[in-house]
Amino acid sequence: MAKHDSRLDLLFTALGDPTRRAILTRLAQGAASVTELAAPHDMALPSFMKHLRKLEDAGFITSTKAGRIRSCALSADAFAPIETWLDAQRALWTARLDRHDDYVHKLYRRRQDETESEN
Amino acid sequence: MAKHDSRLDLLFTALGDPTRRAILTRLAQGAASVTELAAPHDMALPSFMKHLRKLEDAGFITSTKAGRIRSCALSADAFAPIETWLDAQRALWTARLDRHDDYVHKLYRRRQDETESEN
DNA sequence: ATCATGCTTAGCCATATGGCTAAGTTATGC
DNA sequence: GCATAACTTAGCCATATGGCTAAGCATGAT
Repeated sequence: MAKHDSRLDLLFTALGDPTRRAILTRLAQGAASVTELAAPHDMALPSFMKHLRKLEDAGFITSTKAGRIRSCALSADAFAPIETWLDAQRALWTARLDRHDDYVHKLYRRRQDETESEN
Repeated sequence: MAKHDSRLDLLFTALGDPTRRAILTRLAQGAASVTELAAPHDMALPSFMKHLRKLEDAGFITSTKAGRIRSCALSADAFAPIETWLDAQRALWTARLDRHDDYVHKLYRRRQDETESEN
């Protein structure tokens, strides 16, 4: 299906799951080990690890292994691409609204001119 | 799996597909009919309609049918919930960084005090 | 040396997703 | 009124996703 998964695809779909969003929220407050992260989630470890994997694939988190403990941390700026996309989207939208305002405004003025010329 | 799909789930997963993001980008510039929207996408209509359906389920777009033509438009504020989530996320993150700065700062001062008392 | 801890790998399962074709249905246009 | 345009419905297919168990493998504690 999605054959080469653009960055945005990975980012947005990673956010499209409550478990993964919860992980990010937790990590926003500081790094943690896999078992620490998993604790609040009623889920077998391997299932949980798949979520971590997706977050890491998306670039939201990084992890390093020290001894038998893997420590996960939010990667700074991971949200940048999606913020950028959202900004662009908003820009288009407001530009369009402005044009629309403009159009309405012109209509209004034309209407006024016509009304005036009637007098 | 996801049994009752929270709003954010719908919103983010809807954005996790290039076709759907393209549709939103197109719609940001103004309303359009289904066939107009579908034109740039090399895809059978029913497949394309599924994407529209997801966008509508998520609340990103609204559509109304006039005669045989269904017209789609971006719904204002559709992005609000995800902006809110992102803001909250950012808030946590920066709060944590601040605390960290604070910690480093205290460490630094303590170190200075110790150094001074050595003299 | 042995045992528990903390992952990790492998593999299974059900459902969801994203694509398709074929066959409706409902206006419009001629 | 008949064809065409613009969806719409139904159903099929392959792959992805999100969960599981069972077993493996290092590392740390005793």
